[in-house]
Amino acid sequence: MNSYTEENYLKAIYKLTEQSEGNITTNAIAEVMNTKAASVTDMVKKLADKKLVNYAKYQGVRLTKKGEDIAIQIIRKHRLWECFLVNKLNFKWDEVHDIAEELEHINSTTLVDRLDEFLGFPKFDPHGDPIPSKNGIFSANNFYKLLKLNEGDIGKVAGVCDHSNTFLQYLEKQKLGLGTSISLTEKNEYDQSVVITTADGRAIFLSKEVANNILVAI
Amino acid sequence: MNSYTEENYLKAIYKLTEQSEGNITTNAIAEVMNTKAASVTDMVKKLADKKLVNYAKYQGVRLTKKGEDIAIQIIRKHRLWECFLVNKLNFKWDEVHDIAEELEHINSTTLVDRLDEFLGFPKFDPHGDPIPSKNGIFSANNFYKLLKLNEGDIGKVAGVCDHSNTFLQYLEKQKLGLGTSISLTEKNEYDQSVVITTADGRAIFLSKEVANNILVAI
DNA sequence: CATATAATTTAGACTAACCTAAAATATCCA
DNA sequence: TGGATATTTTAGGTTAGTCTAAATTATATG
Repeated sequence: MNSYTEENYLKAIYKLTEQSEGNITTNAIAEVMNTKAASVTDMVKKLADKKLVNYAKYQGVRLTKKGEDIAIQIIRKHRLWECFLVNKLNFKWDEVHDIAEELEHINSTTLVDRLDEFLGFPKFDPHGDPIPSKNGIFSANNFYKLLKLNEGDIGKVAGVCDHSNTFLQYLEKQKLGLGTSISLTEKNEYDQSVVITTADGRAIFLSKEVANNILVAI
Repeated sequence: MNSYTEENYLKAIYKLTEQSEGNITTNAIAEVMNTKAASVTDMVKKLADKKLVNYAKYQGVRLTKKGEDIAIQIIRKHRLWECFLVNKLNFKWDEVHDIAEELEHINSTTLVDRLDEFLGFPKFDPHGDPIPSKNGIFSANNFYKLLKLNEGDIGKVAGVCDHSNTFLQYLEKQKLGLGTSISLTEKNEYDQSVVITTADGRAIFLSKEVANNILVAI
């Protein structure tokens, strides 16, 4: 059994691994965990003792298979609970992260599997992130950054890259929720801003920054 | 904000208060918390500093209004989660306690209230225990111990006094779940055992110990 | 009512997870 | 390639919650 804190470190290391090549540095972990590098060193040693990470002094860490499996199961729980909160309890997509952060540590395989079934085995969470299956497999998707699409392309909003509340609330205000059908009507070379049109005919201007954080299924 | 551990102490003290008169002793708390008396003394001092209990050395403790309110909210969460697990995720009534013990510490008033609504504002949990409302009010019930009923009385199984898995599983085996209609057909003076008859005509023999732990709504 | 026993508290120590400051190592660049 | 700088680790300390053993207070009984 791993502590709440150990689980959070594993999850953090997993997410850093997704974003960068090579070993994960102590400072990078300290940053996302909101602690100091010295604390990370302590914890990393403990995780190494438990064979959850490979660690050599000054070389950073990498999750072992065992550590990765645990991290994936935590992500599975987090995303399933987010589905529950949004689909069953009518939370908005910008309200669920902190609660799911707590719920993800509830310890019962049966609970997770029953929840999965209750929700109809969803493949993606309310932000479009894939939900790993019971045995840790992520569904493939065909999502592309809105910024990379060409004029005339059509699709549906399928996910976000930035999960911050301010970004999610901005999309909400523009009525760009998951599943919204859009077409790319205009690309501005100069600042890379775009204009999209929704199914109900609204034209929406989006900056490069925004377009880069919206994923579209085409 | 109170820690997970502080919440468990408050809940333990609340439950002991339900069962006994006067102040709650250090040893009694140590027993239900599975710790030593010395640890309880430390925690009780902390809770007293936070004005959650009244405490005087060697005199035991009593919850303040503030402490009691927190305890009741934890019980509310515990029982609502038990309803969720049984009614929505098809857990059996003997499988939910440990999971609810974790879920009860999830910190979000909105979550609890939305869950309450999602479940249809249940008044009793899967063991027949009353669920306090948002403002801490418990529903009254008209439940009587099966042992105290008279021959010919009819009613429905509405709750249990013993919440142990062995007891719940025993009732399960006898197909005496919550809501089962029964009539008391025979009382044996000698050993206080009883015979009840279910709606579908099964006669079930129950010892004094069992009859004393079954609550019936008449 | 005095003393034996039981309950409670204090004292001092442990672990997990964190911290700061200092030491050790790695990296970068002139 | 040799400093300068940045990163990481070590050393030593803190807090929450626990423990054991000893000291204190309450209670019970002859």
